[in-house]
Amino acid sequence: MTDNARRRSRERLEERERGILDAATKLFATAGFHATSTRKIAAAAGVSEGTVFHYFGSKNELMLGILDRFYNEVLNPRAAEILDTIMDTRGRLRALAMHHVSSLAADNALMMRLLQVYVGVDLEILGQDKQSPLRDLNRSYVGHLDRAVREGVERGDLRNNLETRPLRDLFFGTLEYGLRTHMYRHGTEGLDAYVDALLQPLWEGLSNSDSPATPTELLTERLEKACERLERTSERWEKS
Amino acid sequence: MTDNARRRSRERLEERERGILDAATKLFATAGFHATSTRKIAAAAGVSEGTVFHYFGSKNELMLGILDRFYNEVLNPRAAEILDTIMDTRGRLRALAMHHVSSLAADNALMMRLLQVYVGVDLEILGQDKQSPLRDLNRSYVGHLDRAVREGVERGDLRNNLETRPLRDLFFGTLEYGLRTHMYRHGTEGLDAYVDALLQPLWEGLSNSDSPATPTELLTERLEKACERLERTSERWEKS
Amino acid sequence: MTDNARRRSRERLEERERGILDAATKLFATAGFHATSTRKIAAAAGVSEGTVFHYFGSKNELMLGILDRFYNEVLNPRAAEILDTIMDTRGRLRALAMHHVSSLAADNALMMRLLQVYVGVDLEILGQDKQSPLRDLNRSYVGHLDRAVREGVERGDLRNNLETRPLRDLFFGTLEYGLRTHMYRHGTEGLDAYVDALLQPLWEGLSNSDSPATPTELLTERLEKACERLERTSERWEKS
Amino acid sequence: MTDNARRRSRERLEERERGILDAATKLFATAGFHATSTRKIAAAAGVSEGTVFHYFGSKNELMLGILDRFYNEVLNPRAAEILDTIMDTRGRLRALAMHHVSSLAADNALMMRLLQVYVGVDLEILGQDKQSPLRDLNRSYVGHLDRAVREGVERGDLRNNLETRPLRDLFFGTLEYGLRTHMYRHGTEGLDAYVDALLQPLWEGLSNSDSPATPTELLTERLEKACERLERTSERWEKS
DNA sequence: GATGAATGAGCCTTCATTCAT
DNA sequence: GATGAATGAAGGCTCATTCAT
Repeated sequence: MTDNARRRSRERLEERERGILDAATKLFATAGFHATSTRKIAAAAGVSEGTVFHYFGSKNELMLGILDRFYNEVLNPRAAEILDTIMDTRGRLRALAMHHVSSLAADNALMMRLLQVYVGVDLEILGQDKQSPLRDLNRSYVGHLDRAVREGVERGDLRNNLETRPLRDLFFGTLEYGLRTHMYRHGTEGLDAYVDALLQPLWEGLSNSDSPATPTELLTERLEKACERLERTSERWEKS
Repeated sequence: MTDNARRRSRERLEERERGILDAATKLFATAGFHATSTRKIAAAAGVSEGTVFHYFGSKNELMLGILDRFYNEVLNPRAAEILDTIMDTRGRLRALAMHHVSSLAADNALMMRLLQVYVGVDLEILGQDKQSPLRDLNRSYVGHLDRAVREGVERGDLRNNLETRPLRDLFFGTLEYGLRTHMYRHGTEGLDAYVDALLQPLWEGLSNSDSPATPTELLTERLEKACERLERTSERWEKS
Repeated sequence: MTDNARRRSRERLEERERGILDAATKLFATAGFHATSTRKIAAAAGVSEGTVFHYFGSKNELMLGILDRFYNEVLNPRAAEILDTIMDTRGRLRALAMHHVSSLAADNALMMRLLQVYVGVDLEILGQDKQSPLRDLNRSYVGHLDRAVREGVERGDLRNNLETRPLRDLFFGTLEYGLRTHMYRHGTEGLDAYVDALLQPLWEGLSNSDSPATPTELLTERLEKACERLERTSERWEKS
Repeated sequence: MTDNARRRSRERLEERERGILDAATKLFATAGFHATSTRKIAAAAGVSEGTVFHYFGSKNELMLGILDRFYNEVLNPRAAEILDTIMDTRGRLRALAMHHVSSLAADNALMMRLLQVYVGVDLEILGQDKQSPLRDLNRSYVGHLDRAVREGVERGDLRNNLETRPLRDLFFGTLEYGLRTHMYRHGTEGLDAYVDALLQPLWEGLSNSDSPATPTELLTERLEKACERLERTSERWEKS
């Protein structure tokens, strides 16, 4: 077998694997995990049922494969990129949020259900004590938020009494719940604006009002000083 | 049939219905909806399989029955009571949060999964016409939060730029996500304290900063007074 | 439900169970356990596949059901009867052998394979350490041979140095192996005569040669009589 | 290709074939024919699945290959050797029995199951035309016993009324059944002694009691003669 | 009203076998 | 010759639901 042939062969394999993952993702997202039979997945991917099991030993592993790809190819890379290119804490959180929501909303607009349902239910039961590969993936992804927060606190952008865990829940809980309710009503229409509406009060709760960084703060400072001068002036005047 | 007999008969029916609901709730909560067969439910309830279908028509309706009871007998009554007895906005939110979380956590500590999974997945598909009775139940329950917020704004406890919908997501999204992650790690242990940890930053983001607690507020006050004096002075000068 | 109806109902159930067992027995015997699908069994029994599993939780238990019935309704009762009505040891062994062989040979002439294969293979693996119900059945059945031998020894019909276990192997091993080879060649034709041909040398090896049937026995008789005469003669002489 | 290269190539092929046979034998013996997939065999042999089929065409033929090798390399050669080196009939039977039993018991101590199951079940069905190569192998192997018996009869060691076929069943049936029951209880422990315990009564049933070999016989003869003399004497006396 | 036997479609998975490389 | 990806039929089994009793 020539190198060329081998490469082509490998490409075909990967293409097939991708095809199965795509089909399964779409079907799981559309109809749910339990309502999607392996037969349907095979048919949708244009392969035989046996092939599905050839690539992913079981329906469960197929699901894990989907999530794995999702984390490794979508969630994590962009999250890392965001932290590398944006330094402003507020901007970082906003970008992370947008990324998270839009990623979940892609893929038939319901990829998110996957996580909710599958992770929430089946894995939590089946892999209760063992450290499933999913936990690692999730941990690394969540780490990006943790880092943004940590650095935000260091810079004085965020309050310094924020605990990591509640913060994650605040952030992801709000976003995913909000994504669900919004999409239930309007689909992806106006999703970005809605995320901003969610982030606004969140930011208020997290940001450090002592920080001079924001325009309001700077303005306040100037006002403060101006005020002091005014007060002194007016006092002098009154006395005179 | 005497009235007595009729009453006793009705009571027996209701007792049976309750028994089935109890069994199903526990099983669904423990093993999940799909992993619980109607046979198991019947066995756990001490009735025949046919009887389950006599009372609930289908497994789906049985699930709806569970949720219906949950809203009507657990969630809603206590929420209403909270609003009736607590007037303080902060206290109200806290009580609603505690109530929500502990209700979900009860029933084998996993009733919550029910909602997440079933509502999130199957009903959203089956009842896509958006007319499911569940929507009404949910709307009425969410209404309690809405009311607490509305009145909080009216009293000046909360910012007046808060929109209803994002706020719901902020509140319930954070709580349910937090409940899930917390219970995954520690079960119900320390759940109350954790809810407080979640609420703290949330409150910061929602409450009205007119309160004299924050520096900005104090400054504003001073500015306001300075302004008044300046205005008075300038008026005097103009007159002179 | 009247008593009559209940009885009729029970009868129908038992008839169905019997029907499934019959169909499965015939198919297993004809094609072997692994080559017979539960679908085929259901079809042959005229019921749905689900019904088969309704009665016998699994294919394995169905097999156990067959064997159980075989032991309880065929093998054991007649074996007990044989020991109750025949006292002669040789006759007992012959009757037990005939009964064993013809029972195995009935039921599509291959019921025996069932035991060989299924017991020999699957149960020995699956139920290796647990005392399967099958072991009890088999023990009770084998007990009949044990009793015939024990009593045969007590009466002096059999050698008194016979151990139980090797004897069982000698008896059942020979019969089943012989049954198999004979049926492979001639079917059930001349089976009885063949069993006799098997028993003949077996009996030689087991029976007590003191018995008057054998030359030694005859000799002994003669010796005894001769002795008596000698004794009488010698007595006479002593008196004279 | 040089002769050397060709030879080496052939050796490699044979080594491969042997490897597959070894792996399959062990797996079949351990887990049974049906529970062993060709995939497992290939993996255990360190070759690809396709290769297995290259060498053996089908799983069935692979099994035949195992049995063929077993007869040709294990059973037959040693049986022939036994008859060539041992002349004493009793010793021959004992050696053949030991050889048979220990051969079956080798190979993970369960090779025997192979025969029982596979031969008993599937081949009898698949090769119903009675032309399977297995029959020839088996016939030639059984021939060794036949020869030992024939010559035993000629020498007067065995009764002369023994038929060939029942005798085979007596011999192999007892041994295999006994092997199975013994191994079920004690594994290979004490197997030799048990075979002796099986052979003892068997021998009694087969050996020629006319043979002057045993003490009892000798004594009986003397007694017989003594008896005759006594009888004659006593008769004479009575007449006188 | 209550029962539970009966259903049969459908599920996930396995497997011997084929064939292009 | 050797590979192993691909196949698809078949397997045992489950389950919500129906209906005669």
